[in-house]
Amino acid sequence: MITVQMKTPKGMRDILPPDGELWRKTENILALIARLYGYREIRTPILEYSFLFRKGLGDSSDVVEKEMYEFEDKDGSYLTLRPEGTAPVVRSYIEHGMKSFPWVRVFYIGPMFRREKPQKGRYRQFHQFGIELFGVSGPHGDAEAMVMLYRVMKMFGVSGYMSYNNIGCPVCRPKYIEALRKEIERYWDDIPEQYHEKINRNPMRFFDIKDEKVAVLFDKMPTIEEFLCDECQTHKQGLETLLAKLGMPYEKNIRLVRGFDYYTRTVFEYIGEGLGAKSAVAGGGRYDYLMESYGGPSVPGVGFGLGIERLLMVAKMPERIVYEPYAEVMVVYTKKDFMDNAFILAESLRDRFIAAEVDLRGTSLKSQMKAASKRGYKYVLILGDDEVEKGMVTLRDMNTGQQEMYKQMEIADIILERGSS
RNA sequence: GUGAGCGUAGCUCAGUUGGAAGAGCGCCGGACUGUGGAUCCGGUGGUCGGGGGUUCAAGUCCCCUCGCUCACCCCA
Repeated sequence: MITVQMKTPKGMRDILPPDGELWRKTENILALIARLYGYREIRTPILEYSFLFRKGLGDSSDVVEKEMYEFEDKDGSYLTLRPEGTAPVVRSYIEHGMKSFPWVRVFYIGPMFRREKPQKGRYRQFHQFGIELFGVSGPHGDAEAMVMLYRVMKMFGVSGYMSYNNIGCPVCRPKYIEALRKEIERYWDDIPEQYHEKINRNPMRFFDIKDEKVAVLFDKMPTIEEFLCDECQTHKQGLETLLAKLGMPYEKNIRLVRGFDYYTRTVFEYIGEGLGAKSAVAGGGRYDYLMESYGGPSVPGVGFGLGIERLLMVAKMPERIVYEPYAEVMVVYTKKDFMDNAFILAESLRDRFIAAEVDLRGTSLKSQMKAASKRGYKYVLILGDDEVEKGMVTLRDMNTGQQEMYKQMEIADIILERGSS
């Protein structure tokens, strides 16, 4: 006879009052920040066909290897409780033909499941907030994800730092992996056997091993930087100059790798203080080939996921907060050179809780106006030669068609005045 | 689980007695070299759910199968 225990399963827990309210508040703030960047909410099922994660996350990931809650359904199909949020969103993008949108910005909040050994800040059912941006191949997309994550950390008063790396692409990474594999082999006997299989599956996971015996070898290894192809180099440079322009602090970590195979080029993590060694609050990166690896269209993506349990461990809840943006605008540019200006102006508006979306594809003004109209923006801010030269910006009312130039420094106040009336 | 109906482009659908896969909307571009919605023009987009069969020829007929919707059953 089985004794029914009045107890949550291992690694799972109840959220009791008053924490329930704390969670709701936290989720609302996260949703607000996402909306400040023009991200809209998506909800996908908690169960997906196992194929989705096996194919997407890759065989070398520990998650797929040994942590998935997977079972055979009564009809013989295999289902998995989602261990992460990106693959389901990509599945949804393909299934619903979202390629017909010029770009897609979505965020999600919900439970994820991994059958790990529970520890502090590590549960079998945990909760993630995440964002995905599809359709932007340039470094501005990466910058947006990183800047948004940084804003979340500022908003919640989390001290820590952004760790960042570029891990190359299918063109250049294989060459690096070969060189790395060769070098690792020279020290093969010094590496405890328990790690051998992991390294064989994906040599880059070597840097993920948290073991003194292995860590001392890190410095002897070649770095990905020397192997990056021209395209990855350009992308990396573009991102780094943009982050510098934005004044966003980060620490380059040439050994940062992530647990999923789908990442290309940019990867990043936010390491929070007080979470113990190498415990990231959030992490993400670019995944330009995940979509087509599923047989979908060739659409680039970038995003991050954030552990809410971990966030709550290190967060100081903001006292006063709004849950809706005060206004929503789209910032457009007359030529690609001004995309940085638009990006930076939008960032400053978000400080004032004005949602500001930017078309990061670098397309024509006409195309951006069309997108703004389609998305229902009441106000569009235009940056062109005249405006940039004078430090001004044109405010266009999309309903009346009237437009006027204002100082960039004053534009937030003007939008707030207009928006509230 | 039982029964019925429906599966054709991203969406809504048309497709005649079996005879060259279409329309509207959307998306991209142009007319309009810094301006959306209107109009016109061009372009993109399809394993006709999948497999098998009949036939010179199948989106169309037959068989199997998968999926979706609705009703019933059950249920938050």
